[in-house]
Amino acid sequence: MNVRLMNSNEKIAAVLASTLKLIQTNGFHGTPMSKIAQDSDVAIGTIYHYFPSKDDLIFALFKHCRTLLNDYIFDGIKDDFDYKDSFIHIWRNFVKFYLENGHIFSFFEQFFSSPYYEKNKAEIQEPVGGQNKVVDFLQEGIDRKILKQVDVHLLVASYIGVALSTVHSIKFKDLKFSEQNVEDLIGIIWDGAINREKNN
Amino acid sequence: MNVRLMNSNEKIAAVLASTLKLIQTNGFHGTPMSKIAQDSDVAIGTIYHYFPSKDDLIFALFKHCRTLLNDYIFDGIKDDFDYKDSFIHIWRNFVKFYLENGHIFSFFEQFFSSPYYEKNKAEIQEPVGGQNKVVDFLQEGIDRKILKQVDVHLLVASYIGVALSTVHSIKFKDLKFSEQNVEDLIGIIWDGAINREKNN
DNA sequence: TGCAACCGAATGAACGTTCGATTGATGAAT
DNA sequence: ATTCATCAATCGAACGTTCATTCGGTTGCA
Repeated sequence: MNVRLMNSNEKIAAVLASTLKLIQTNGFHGTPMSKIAQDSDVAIGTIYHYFPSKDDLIFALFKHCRTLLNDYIFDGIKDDFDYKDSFIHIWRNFVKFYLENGHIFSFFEQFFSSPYYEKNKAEIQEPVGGQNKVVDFLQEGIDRKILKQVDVHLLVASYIGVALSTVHSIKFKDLKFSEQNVEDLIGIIWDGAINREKNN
Repeated sequence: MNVRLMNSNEKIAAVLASTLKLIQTNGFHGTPMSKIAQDSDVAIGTIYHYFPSKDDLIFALFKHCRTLLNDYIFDGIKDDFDYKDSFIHIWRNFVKFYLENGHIFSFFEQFFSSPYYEKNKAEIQEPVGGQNKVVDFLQEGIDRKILKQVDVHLLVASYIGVALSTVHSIKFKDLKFSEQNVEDLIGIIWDGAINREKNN
């Protein structure tokens, strides 16, 4: 796919937007190319002009959404934030992003649990991806002895796992979204993550 | 579906087993009835004799797997366990179950992120399901002031979210499965969950 | 004039489901 | 003891639909 065209062309944007929208409601395989064409007002032939196959379209959509997420979660980190402030800010952004972009959350949930993801894992894991920025951030906390002295991937799993599970619960009505609840959750993951030898 | 027949008939068991197996590799929609019939050595017509549709088959498989999970995670809880022991034991069982039954984990991930789940949510949420046993167990910890005084669903989201995220990471090789890592993870979620006013 | 962008009817494969036929076990009737 | 009727269990070819993809053609810019 030609990235320049994808960005400059409204048709491509419309196709991606429609695909995202339709997948939330109808799922991966309940979203035929014909409906994408119809919803986006772009002819099937034109879609195939830009995306060699439906898989390529899904893949491009994934990369597009991942970029949005990565740009979002590290946004607004001030230089004068101490580590804990950043820890909280990033986590909050993470949850906020998914709540504000429910269609992306749905898409990611489906994408990551599909065998499609498993097949393309190698290509998906970027050397400088957003997930890795989270890894780097948490590793910094470990190195500075602020966080527990454990394998960073355990902290990543906890940090992200709680966020995803929270969004899922909110989406499916187990959980009410309120400022109090978000603060309580942050209390839970912060207390879990910090190095209790060094902090209160 | 007739439960008595499902349990007594080897064909039904074979169909469910094949479906589970094929879904892990090929996914929900990459598993046609024809392949299930072929793999399980049961004729398509016979499958439709027991399951009115493919959706019903998937649904029955879901209920079957959920029963297996629920039976597993609360197994081995001794009466002389104190609350923390039980908290850890159940969490450990949760992770162990999914690691030992990777095909069920795959199936659940796909099932819960599919629009299919969203459609049937009402029917899926049992009054006395296993997820609710976890809710009850964590609520007990709140009532006894052992856990944080927060909405129980926040603790459920954390408890389960970390477990799922952990299994996912192990499955996709970010994380090595070792006793040390499991102990560190338990440290993280326990520290996160406990009421720090009352505990050390 | 050339070439990329664009179009959508047509194609062929794959899928969920149906249905008419066959088997075999059960038990009532003779 | 034998026959027969019944019906659930079994089977898989066939049906109709849906879908991803193709392709021959048109448009419009450079």
